[in-house]
Amino acid sequence: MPKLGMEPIRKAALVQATIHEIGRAGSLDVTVSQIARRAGMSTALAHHYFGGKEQMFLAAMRHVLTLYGAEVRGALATAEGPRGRLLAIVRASFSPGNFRREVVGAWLNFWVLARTVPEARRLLDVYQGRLRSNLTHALRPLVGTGAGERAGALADGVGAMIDGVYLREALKAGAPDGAAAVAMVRAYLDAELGESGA
Amino acid sequence: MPKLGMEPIRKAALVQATIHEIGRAGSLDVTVSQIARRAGMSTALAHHYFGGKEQMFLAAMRHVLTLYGAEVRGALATAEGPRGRLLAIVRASFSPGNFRREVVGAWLNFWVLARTVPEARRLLDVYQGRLRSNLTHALRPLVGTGAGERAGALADGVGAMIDGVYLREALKAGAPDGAAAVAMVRAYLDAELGESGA
DNA sequence: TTTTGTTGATTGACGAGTCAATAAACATCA
DNA sequence: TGATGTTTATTGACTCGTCAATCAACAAAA
Repeated sequence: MPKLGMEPIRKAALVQATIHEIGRAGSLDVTVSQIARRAGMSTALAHHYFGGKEQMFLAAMRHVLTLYGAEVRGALATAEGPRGRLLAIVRASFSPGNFRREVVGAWLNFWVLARTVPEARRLLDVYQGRLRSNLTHALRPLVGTGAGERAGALADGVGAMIDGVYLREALKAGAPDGAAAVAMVRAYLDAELGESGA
Repeated sequence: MPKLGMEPIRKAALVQATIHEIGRAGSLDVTVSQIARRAGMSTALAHHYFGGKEQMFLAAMRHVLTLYGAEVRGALATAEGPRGRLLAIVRASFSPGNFRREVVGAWLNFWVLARTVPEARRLLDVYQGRLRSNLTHALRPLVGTGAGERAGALADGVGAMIDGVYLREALKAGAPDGAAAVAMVRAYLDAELGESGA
């Protein structure tokens, strides 16, 4: 039954399965065999396409980051004004998709992994860099005409706040509340920028 | 050579060793045998005293939280005024001890664990509850005489900010900078409360 | 002689990664 | 067109290692 051109299909299936299994287990303690079974193939095939477990994890992380990046870009595209762009980034960060079990599991374990696996750290740096750049860009017109430093420093603050709020919302018992998360970051922004604008 | 009263000594050694090994591995992927070896005893003895691996982890987490709690309490004891107490809590949260490799490892993996192990979640709730209570208490005199809600909401914000800043500082390449972390939270507080007082 | 401390050896299970083998699609050329 | 060779897809079975947990046995203190 070997149809040709299976590679991308199988890889995609394995990425999906990896994310799903991480969410189910809550940790990276997931066997290749579990992943392969969920993706509907043998472990040997999984190894054939990815070469090893770690590379499956990394591909899964890359996928999560890609989705997130697309979400932010989409929200940014229709946002109006600097404040609108700021809000768009925050909203995208707390979208329902980011609070799905599997995605939360991916993020938490991603942080753990980033401490020891260089490629994971690289991915994390890319994510943080992009976020910082987006935030700085949106903030620049909003901070006083004073020092140029301020937008960057504020972006760091907002970035940390986003991570912190996400962490807490993701860990708390019960369903996560994206709107509350947005409100929390928004309050921070209002305090720092004054409440002019929408 | 069986001396009596070994139990507390061995347990303490195992807790230390567990924390250390988690830091070394960067994850919970640590074998009982590694822990036991570092603690200078056989795996069988480790099992004898703790019954299983998970219980060693939990004891280790409990220990980390105990140290942190003591640090906060100590800092609070000598703090002056509401603003001083606030700062004391923040400083304790970013003390050098909390940025040691092992402790960072413990926290990161603790968050992962809290999603699936009830006892870990309980511990996390205790930590967050205590932090919130401490912050609320220190904030109450500082927020306007208006609604009583505000101190609690602000405490949540500060709590999230602390977690977020800690996460980023812990994950970034290079040595973590506790002072910068404190400054970041302080800026948030200043924005929310106005900059009166020390 | 009962309790406490201690370990070497063992068990039973599981998991990552490899390999040899099979089968279908495709390519080439006589 | 048919024969032959090549690449891609796919798996079952296996290797080699590891690990948590248990047990039987020994030592010393009370």
